[in-house]
Amino acid sequence: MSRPGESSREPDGRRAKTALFDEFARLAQALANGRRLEIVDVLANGERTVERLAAETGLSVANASQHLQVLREVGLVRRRRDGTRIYYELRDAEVFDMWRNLRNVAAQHRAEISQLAEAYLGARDSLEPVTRADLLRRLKRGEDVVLLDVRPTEEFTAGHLPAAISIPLAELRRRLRELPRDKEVVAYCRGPYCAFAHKAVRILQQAGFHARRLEDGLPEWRAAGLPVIAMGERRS
Amino acid sequence: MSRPGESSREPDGRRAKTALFDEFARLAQALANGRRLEIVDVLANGERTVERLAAETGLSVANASQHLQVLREVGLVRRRRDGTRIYYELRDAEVFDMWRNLRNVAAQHRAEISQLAEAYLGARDSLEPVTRADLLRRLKRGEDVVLLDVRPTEEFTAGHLPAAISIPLAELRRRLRELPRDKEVVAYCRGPYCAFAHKAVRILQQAGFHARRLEDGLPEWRAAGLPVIAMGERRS
DNA sequence: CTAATATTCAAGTAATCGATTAAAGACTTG
DNA sequence: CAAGTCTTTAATCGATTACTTGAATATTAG
Repeated sequence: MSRPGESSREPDGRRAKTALFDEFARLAQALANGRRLEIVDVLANGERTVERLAAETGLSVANASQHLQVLREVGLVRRRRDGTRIYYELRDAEVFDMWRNLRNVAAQHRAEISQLAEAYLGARDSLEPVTRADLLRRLKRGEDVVLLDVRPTEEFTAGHLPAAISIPLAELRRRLRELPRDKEVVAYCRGPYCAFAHKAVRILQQAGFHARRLEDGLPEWRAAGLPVIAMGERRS
Repeated sequence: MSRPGESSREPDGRRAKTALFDEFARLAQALANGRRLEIVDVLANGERTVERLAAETGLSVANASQHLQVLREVGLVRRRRDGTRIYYELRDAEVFDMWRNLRNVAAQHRAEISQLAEAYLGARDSLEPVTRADLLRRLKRGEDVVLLDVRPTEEFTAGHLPAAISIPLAELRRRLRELPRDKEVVAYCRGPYCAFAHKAVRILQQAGFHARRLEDGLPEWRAAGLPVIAMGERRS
């Protein structure tokens, strides 16, 4: 039935199985690069043009584009054209799940990760972050909490937590007076490995505010099926 | 603050972020090999010795061992020693989730996968497979269904669906008389990319039985939190 | 046509990867 | 402790692949 040279049983089955699993491996291969994972992490917050993506990740435009092609070939991202720009976004929610899954497994089992995370995000939180469940409970009870979105304005516009106010991290220092000193301020950003909220909490605490960080960011909130508010998008 | 040669803002932050995401990428890298994914897929069904794993995947023992070290270094598997053998198993349920997530995303977005899956598992199912929900509904109603586990006996012993009977695929042809002809036979094995159940259904249908395949296997059943029956394990 | 944005190409460097073989380790048993 | 079983490690080879950069090319808008 199969070619005569093969000695083991099921030679064709073996070959077919190998090909199939190699194909699965191609998907993992596309994720097996730190720069591409950074791109995925940014895209989890919404679509981006190549240029912006390049700026946010510190890559050259050409380089970012190449990485995007790798992600696109395996179906992790898709794109749409708008005039001369091209916007990329994650293919669907499952792609984000996969990234979250990957980083959770990594964080749980690898000491290196927590060290590197600490090096990047700053010393271990002086205060425990607020969990999503916590926050929901407190909001429902009507407790005095101010939710602060410290991401760039565009991202806030594209989608934010209900009742959140927007002060991009870069403007935080000079807009401190907009925040109340008698309530707790809960800051959030793009996710657990985004530095914005960490930095914001440090600034606020130094300025004497009662501030904490939400344990993770907008993408996780959305993935949990919680409501997200978007304002009229897609500037001309 | 940071070294003088760096021109861009946040030079240390960049470096730290790069290191962090590179570390995440190492985990994906460990999954980016077809042979290692085959190993993960087998281990999802329970622990295995190196020798057995090698036999089941068609690798040399040394080669299998090397792949296992790669998986172990990133924390995807762990091992225990029993006398002269070493048993490997997946670190925890999240690892299996990740593998399932990976293969789902791959299957959804890549035409290559379905072609290769068909080449390996045989022509597209003549009958739709039975879903887990379907099966549960029918069992609850007390409908006449025979659940057939076609994996090797050891795996059945280590854990199987409630009320399932065990006939390893290799013995199926000569044990056909143990199966009833007036009930539907639902066969299952290690998962959606395991060929056993596909082959079993083909054998049974040819022999005139009313047979279908469960859409996925024991690991998915267990991951769904459904009950699994284990018989006194760990032979001396 | 020009400007703006994105992709592709070519090139170079480096690095990695995977399989095999043989030797070494670890443990058990007699 | 010597022999036997199972597993890991080291060395090697071949080949391939991966990533970045800079220049050239597409694509679209105006």
